[in-house]
Amino acid sequence: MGVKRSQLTLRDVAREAGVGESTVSRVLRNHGAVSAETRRRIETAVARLGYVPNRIAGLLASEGSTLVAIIVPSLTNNVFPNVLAGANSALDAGGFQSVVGVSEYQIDREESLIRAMLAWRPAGLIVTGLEHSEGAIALMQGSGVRVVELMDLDGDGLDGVVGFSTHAVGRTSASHLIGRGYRRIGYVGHNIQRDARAGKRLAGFREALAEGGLTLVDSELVDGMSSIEAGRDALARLLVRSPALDAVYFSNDDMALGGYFHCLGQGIAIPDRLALFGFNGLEAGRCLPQPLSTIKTPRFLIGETGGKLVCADNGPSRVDVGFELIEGATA
Amino acid sequence: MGVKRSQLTLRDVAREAGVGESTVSRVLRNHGAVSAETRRRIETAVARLGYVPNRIAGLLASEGSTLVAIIVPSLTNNVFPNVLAGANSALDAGGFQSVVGVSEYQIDREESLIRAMLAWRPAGLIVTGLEHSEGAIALMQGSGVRVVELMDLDGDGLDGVVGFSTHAVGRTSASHLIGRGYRRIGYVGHNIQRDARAGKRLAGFREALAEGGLTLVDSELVDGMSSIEAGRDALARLLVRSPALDAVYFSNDDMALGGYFHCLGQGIAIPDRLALFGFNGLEAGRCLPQPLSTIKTPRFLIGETGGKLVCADNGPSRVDVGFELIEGATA
DNA sequence: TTGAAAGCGCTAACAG
DNA sequence: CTGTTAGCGCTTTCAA
Repeated sequence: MGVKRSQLTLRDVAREAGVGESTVSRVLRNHGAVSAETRRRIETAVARLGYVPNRIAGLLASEGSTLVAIIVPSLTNNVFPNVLAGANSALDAGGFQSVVGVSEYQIDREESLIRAMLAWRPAGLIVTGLEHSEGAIALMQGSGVRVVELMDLDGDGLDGVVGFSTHAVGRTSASHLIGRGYRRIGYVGHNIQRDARAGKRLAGFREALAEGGLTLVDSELVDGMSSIEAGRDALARLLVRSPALDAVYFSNDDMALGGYFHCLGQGIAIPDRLALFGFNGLEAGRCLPQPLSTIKTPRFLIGETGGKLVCADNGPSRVDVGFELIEGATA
Repeated sequence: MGVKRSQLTLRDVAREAGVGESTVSRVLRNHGAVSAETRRRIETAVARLGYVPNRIAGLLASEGSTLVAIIVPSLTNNVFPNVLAGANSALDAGGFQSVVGVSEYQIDREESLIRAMLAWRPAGLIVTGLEHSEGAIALMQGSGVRVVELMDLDGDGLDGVVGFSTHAVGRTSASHLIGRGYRRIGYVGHNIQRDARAGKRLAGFREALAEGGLTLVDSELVDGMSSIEAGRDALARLLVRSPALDAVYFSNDDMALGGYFHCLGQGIAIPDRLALFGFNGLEAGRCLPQPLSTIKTPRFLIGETGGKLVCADNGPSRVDVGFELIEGATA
């Protein structure tokens, strides 16, 4: 199915301007010498006809794609939109266009998205994280296109990698809480089977806790993906079970925001009675009456750097953009 | 590793399987009769070679696009991601693929996005709102593709339109506040030059206020687009100027959330000292200790219906999906 | 500076 | 059921 319509082609423009097709192509791509007079005639014809070039045909003929495929796991908070904005800015500058796919944190959906995107013969592929299905890895390696993996530095990349150490984020978070004197620490998180980076953060967190002679007192995991509501309800359940906790580490700011709202509603004093710590440094957390203590990630920069890497195309590279501890007022 | 191999083509698969190209094409598209044995051989060859079909070539040859271009103004809250999710769900079901562009609420950027998307010869075009530049309208009308405009019903559409009356949203919001006894009402909003629908809501709001014998006591407008921070700071400024306000209407939930946080930080009792009213019905507002009073919009449904309209392709249509008043606890 | 012609990889008749 | 053969609309030599 689809449209079946006769549309204007280069030939129509050429006829209208009384020149050959290749000449029209030259002025359209602004490439190759064309006399001022001829160019003017062609531009007039293009405008009069309202001709829009057919990129499909153009790409097929030139074998040189200006498409870059980007696959992100989600769009439900600002994290990946920020990354996309960064990537777009770099890609635009390099003359590339992006096509984005959303995997919903499903690894098999990622694979089928990669397959679908590769069918567009993109110049490059930007994916999220280092964990992929075997099939996806085979596809990416076999495709011959430049691949850039974003967000995580803990592991081996296929080609380009831009991010920060997810493990270190967890460690830094734990150290902060320990340094502040919290000892009875709990965790509220979402599905770490699907979100591998959340799992890595937790592992780093536990590791630093252990080095401080502590262990996680209790934790509450929700089945689905992170959300404010999930964080709120999960914290409520956790506190019923373990009312003596003095701090809770959340899998991200959405979850932490929910926890914050729970405390607000229940009159639980933050951070004296309970401290909260998140991850990402989103706007909402920053705007709370007590700014959320969290780790801020340079999301735009990650996308932008990834986009540049795809454009540059000079060998494998690994860029650590780091992250920043936001002290906030909740921990 | 990293060596760019020449891309496989149908011909390679055909040779490998010992059949003709068109037969391979038939099994790949699952269209036309092919013997089980031949199909098996071809599938084996495809798998062994790791062949990924070239959609560029496929589209050019079949002259029937399965692409649908979607242009949204923003991705910074959940509104448009929700719409996109709905659209994707309908488009997937209809065998279409979406390509999305973000206009950042800039009307000229929308036009250039439309031009760029049209170059992909999509089967349909889904845009946001009824306000477009003249150039954009000419492009869309001249393209011959099905166009669906989402979110707003107040005005004339080019072809398909799915949404609700933005004007009515404003009226309903005002009626609610009046009905609750609020009389000294202010407004906090973002740039309505760029966000035409926010302007229409405000117009409806003012209209209903006037019918109730009231006028807006004061209003605070920020230059840029809506954000939590902008809402927080703008409410602060508004209250300095007009401390006697008893209710504030916000241009959307993001702004209202900021206002809520401001009140929380300043110890301003909600709704007794000051009532707050938003627009959209986002998750964050729902999860506050006092759920935000707002208008909930059926965003997924709008996207989904728009997607179906593009697939169906049967004449202009106009679908009113309505909206819902959420009483909440802030007004 | 310009035009003619040969593809790009695939689909879609049309034969066989 | 399967192969052959034209294109799809553009880019890109190669001559002129």
